[in-house]
Amino acid sequence: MTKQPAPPALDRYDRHILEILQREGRISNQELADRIGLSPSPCLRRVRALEESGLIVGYRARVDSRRLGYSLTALLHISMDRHTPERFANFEAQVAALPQVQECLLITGQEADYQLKVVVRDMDDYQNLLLNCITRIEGVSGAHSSFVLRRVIDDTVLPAPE
Amino acid sequence: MTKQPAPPALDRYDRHILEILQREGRISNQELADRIGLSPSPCLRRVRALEESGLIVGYRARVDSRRLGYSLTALLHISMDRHTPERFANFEAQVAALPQVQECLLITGQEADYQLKVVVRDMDDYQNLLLNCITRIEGVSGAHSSFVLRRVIDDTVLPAPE
DNA sequence: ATGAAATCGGCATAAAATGCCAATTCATCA
DNA sequence: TGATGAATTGGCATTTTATGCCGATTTCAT
Repeated sequence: MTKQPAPPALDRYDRHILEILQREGRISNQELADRIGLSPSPCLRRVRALEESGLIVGYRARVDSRRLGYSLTALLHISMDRHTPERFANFEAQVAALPQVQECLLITGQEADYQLKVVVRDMDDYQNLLLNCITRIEGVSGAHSSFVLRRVIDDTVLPAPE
Repeated sequence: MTKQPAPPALDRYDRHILEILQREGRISNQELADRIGLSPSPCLRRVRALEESGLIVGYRARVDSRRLGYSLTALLHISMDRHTPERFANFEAQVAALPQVQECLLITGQEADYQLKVVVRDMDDYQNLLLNCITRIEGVSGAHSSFVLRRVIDDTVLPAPE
């Protein structure tokens, strides 16, 4: 675990940059500079600094999963039989190899140990994934499925504090 | 609900473009063209087509929420007292106004109706959000909290089928 | 095989990114 | 309050990239 140097302390320009780039990740530097009220040079310098500081982790194209043919999203709560590091590490490695698994969270407060978010074509795919892949992983003692009826809020912009 | 024209049918170039842009959303068109083995012109044409077809929804900078000061992520399962459209619409509107709510899913299969993913600074913030904002929304009859101990898999790349 | 439509690569032009430097701003301390 | 140094800005020249157009090639159905 490598902690990065120092908390950079963001001013209003940086916060504005972060806000805009979270919504429009491919905006040109010139347009971005116009929006925040700086000339292109310092604007680009700031963006680079945010990237190198690790505050901006990367950029992503967002694709419409339904239009790609994945019409079913499910949340899967997984319980493990024994809570040993080996069991957990193995489960995580197995699950990471499944492309349908979009997200895997180790959680507390639920009866489950993990919550997976999986995206599949249809219920047949889901059944197959669940029975032939997930529940066969060593240590998995229980699984409970929830299906996503609608994405009310998808993935909002994190406000930069202060 | 406006359905878009026709399923474009993706070839290997399109699939390759989608895969790369999901990982490196700000890659230059020239670099992208090199990677997929096309010249810049047709490569850019394809990217534009993917954008206009709606398959690529947009681009996002990903920020490190912890480094922004949000060290606590929680999953909140919400139950509603009565399942009327008005109740649901109102709840969704209220929740959409809370910047801490990163995601809101209408779900089935759980005892809850919604799952929220919220990102806050600390437990005090969480308590405040839960007691003063969420549970006060009309129609909310129950709430159950899970806390994210670790993000095992964050947000993987959707593979383009066929 | 043949024609039409789709797609490609190359090229000229426009736009954007990048690096450098003088000028300006900001903060601190005498 | 004024001066000094550090940080940051804006402008400019240069390099890189994006964009639009067109002829050449490929694809496909007939």
